[in-house]
Amino acid sequence: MADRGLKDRNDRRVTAADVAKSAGVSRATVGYVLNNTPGTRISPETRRRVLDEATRLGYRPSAAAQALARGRSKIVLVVLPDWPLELTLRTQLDEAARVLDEAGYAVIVHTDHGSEHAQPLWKLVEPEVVVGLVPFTPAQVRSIRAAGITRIAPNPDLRLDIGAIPAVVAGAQLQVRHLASLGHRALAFASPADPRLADLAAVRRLAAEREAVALGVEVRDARAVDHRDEALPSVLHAWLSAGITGVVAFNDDVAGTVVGTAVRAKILVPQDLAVVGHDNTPMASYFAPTLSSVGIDSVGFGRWMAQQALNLAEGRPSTDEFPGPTAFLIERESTSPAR
Amino acid sequence: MADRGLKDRNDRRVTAADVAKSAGVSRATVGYVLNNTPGTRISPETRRRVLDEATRLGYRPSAAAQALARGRSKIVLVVLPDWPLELTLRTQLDEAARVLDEAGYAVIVHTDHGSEHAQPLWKLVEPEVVVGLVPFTPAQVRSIRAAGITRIAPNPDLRLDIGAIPAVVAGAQLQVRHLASLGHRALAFASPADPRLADLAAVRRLAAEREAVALGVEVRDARAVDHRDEALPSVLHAWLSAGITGVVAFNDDVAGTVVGTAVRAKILVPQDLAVVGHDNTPMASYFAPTLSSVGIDSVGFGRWMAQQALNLAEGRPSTDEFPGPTAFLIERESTSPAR
DNA sequence: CAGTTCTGCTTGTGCGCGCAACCTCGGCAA
DNA sequence: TTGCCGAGGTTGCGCGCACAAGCAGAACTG
Repeated sequence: MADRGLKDRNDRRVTAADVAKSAGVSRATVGYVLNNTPGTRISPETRRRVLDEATRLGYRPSAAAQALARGRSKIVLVVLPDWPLELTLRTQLDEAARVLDEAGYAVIVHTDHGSEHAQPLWKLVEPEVVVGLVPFTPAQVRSIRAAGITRIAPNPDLRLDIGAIPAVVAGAQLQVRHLASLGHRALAFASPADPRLADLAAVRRLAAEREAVALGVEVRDARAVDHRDEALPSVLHAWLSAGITGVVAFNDDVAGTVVGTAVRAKILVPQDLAVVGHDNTPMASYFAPTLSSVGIDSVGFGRWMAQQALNLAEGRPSTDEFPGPTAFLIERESTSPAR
Repeated sequence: MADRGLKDRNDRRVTAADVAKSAGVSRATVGYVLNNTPGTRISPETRRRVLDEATRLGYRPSAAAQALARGRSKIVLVVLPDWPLELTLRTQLDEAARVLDEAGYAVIVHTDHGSEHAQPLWKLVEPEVVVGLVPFTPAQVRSIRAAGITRIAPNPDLRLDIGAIPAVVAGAQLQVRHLASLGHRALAFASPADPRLADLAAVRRLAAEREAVALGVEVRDARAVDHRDEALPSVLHAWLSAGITGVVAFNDDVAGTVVGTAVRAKILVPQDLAVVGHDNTPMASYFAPTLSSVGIDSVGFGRWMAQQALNLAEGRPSTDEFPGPTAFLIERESTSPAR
């Protein structure tokens, strides 16, 4: 009757054996009942007795023992790059977690800060699948493989280039296309100051430059902009002098920095300088002027990611293809046709 | 010599027994060497042989088996409320993870979305400690306890009120104090539209109202502001008509929404309406006008959180007190003395 | 030289569970 | 009566490790 029932009088945990003894059956029967093991035949009456006894005693299976005996853990580890978490990413993760959760997998999200003192997480939790939001570095792949995990996404054998992932670069292409279609011929690319984003920014920048070449426009400058940088106004003026009329911003935060600085420096947006952001954050729609931006179907990507993980976990064949580009441009006040 | 060495020819994992056999010692010796078990005396020569053999075979201990045998897992589970992750929170987590990592604990961060299909994470990974960034609900406490975890922070027995946590409400108090000290007598409280933040916003609002009473000023209105809401401009005008001259915003995002809308509606900020944000995001300093905001010492809080978790994990006594308020107000363009 | 202590190991057991293989017993056809 | 079958279980082993207890031999002790 003890309401706790959580612990034996000896402070030992309640095991399946305890339940078995208490229900007058064998340990195996308890396992069969509790796991609904297919291919076993247990009479309804026994089944009920076991279940009753289990709840009465407050039985809870040991995750460690289960993992050990089963050799699997029903965990999917999602590894994040060390980026400041944007809403887009967060939305994507939430959706992925939801889908995997429904399939009975627990999702552990983990940011790899590189310098781990403790064990890498994949050693500690023995996940069935490790999913990277960005392709793993060879060192990471080695470490994960060394932990005995073979199910890794994206497939490391493809030696995938991050610049080939639509979700990563489609936005930048769209940004350039948008400005080009408005008649802007000379552009600048604005990166964030946060060094953690430098690599990603470089990839997007490259994609933007490639797209510019394809469209016959020019990216005349690319640099990191920091809202704390006193020299930022002169950078903007230098852009104008260089004939630059459009700015491709890494994200809305950067776009806001540029636009905010411009407004303060009496540079007209979009008349003098058109700026397009990325991620379509809420801020883009309340900033003054409102910011044109690229929206990403993060829910869709999250779902796709979860599907990849599930395929891997259950040993199904999975396409190595990425879903089609599902980025779209939202035009607002910060961009207009070039004069 | 097999460079893989990861798997036996039979595809079985390499166990401590394999290493033992290969090194010509017993299984226990291998364990003692690899764990540096105190109180055991192994000759340097044997030690080296074991280590060599272990690396040669690519031995990796099974986390599940270790957890099972040891009865502990060296994992700290941090449970997040279901909030959109702000930079502040993220900074706090990163710091906490860093500290715990250094102590040899792996940190798993987990967002509790409520409707879990899979097992709650605390059942799946059997962490030693579960830390909530916000006090757990009774239901959560029950669930965690039911999973056999006794080390929980914040201490659930205190039945702690979230409104009593300095980190949560100190900012709101500071905001009110700031506006009051500038001579604003009638204020409005602006909450975010995201329903996930409703509870937290309510707590902050209450704290603001209490502080207002204490300072002899009045919070005349409190409502959620949504940047997609067409009626927002008229809300602001209504505020002005009601004599409201200062706005306490839940966070910088909300502050930006208010300020952006005001600017668009030809309401002067800060002359007609002073607005103070919360979190001191980068945006606050590039918005036009720049936003006064409350900064939180998130690194300090993260460190404190980690310390609490460590105390709990290692069974040390831990103070139930919170660290003193370490919020500070950054004054920028969006606030000025009342006329 | 018997007795004691210390060193450097080894053997054995238990952690809690999953699952293959095996048992028992009643029903039923030959 | 024997033989077979299927329902409803049970016994036993293995997962990989930690750790208590034991044990041989060397090194001291008196």
